[in-house]
Amino acid sequence: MSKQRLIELAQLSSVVGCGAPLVREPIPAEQAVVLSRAFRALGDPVRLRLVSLIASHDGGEACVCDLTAGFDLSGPTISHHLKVLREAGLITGERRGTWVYYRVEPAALARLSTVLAIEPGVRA
Amino acid sequence: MSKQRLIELAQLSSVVGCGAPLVREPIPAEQAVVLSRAFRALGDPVRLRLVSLIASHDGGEACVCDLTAGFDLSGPTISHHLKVLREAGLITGERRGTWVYYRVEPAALARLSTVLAIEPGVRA
DNA sequence: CGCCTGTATCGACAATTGTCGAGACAGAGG
DNA sequence: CCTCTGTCTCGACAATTGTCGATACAGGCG
Repeated sequence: MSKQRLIELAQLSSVVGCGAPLVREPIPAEQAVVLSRAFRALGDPVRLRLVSLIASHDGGEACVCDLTAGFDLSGPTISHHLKVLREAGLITGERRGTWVYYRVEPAALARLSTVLAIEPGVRA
Repeated sequence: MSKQRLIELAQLSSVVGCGAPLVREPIPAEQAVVLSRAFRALGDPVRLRLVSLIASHDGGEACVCDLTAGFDLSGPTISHHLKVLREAGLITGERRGTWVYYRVEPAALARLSTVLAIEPGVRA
């Protein structure tokens, strides 16, 4: 668990409190930096599928061996993408014995979902 | 209105129908490509702020002259970011006289928000 | 202990991206 | 018509990113 990841996690969660949708008011520049890091992490087809595979897997977690099977990519490349997602605060990894298991950070996904939400009523 | 943008818009709206959250089931590869293009467009602090500025502006639209003021970037650079957002299907631009006005595509934002939603409950 | 398997890191490379200045285009107004 | 202003396109550049093979690390098992 890298220090960098802890920083990212703290940053993402620090703005969970003021979770105004971006259609409500202009996002402050610092929040834009933190949020855009998470969106950029999702801005790759492989990483988006990785998050989906992990989140939808039985028990809410998946080991790397389950993930690499679905892609025509080398192990180091999958590992690299998992690292990007980790440092963006979107997933966490834990080693149990031989395998490493990943799960999503529900709060992070929820935060991003809220930011993009279109509130009903005010706008059309 | 470029042909490329029409393609992107069609792609994004084509998957609006099957808007399952990514925690529900693994995202098919083709959907991941389309969705990740939109997330990558949001994966830059400048573009995230641009979307927020446009969406939260009075009347739901903003002209480029309103947008450039908030950034320490050249005109061409802002124009480039707006083009990226346009081609991702997130905003649309319309020229009225001297100025070009941009507005967000609510359906596109809503689609992305749904994909990231955690709770399996019904959304409005 | 030594080996074998599963992940991660490192170093390198091509491809993509963010930024700018110069210049082109569109429309308003002389 | 010409000019001025607002926006976009083009070409160039440095920085970042996605990918790989080689290698290192971690843990189970002979």
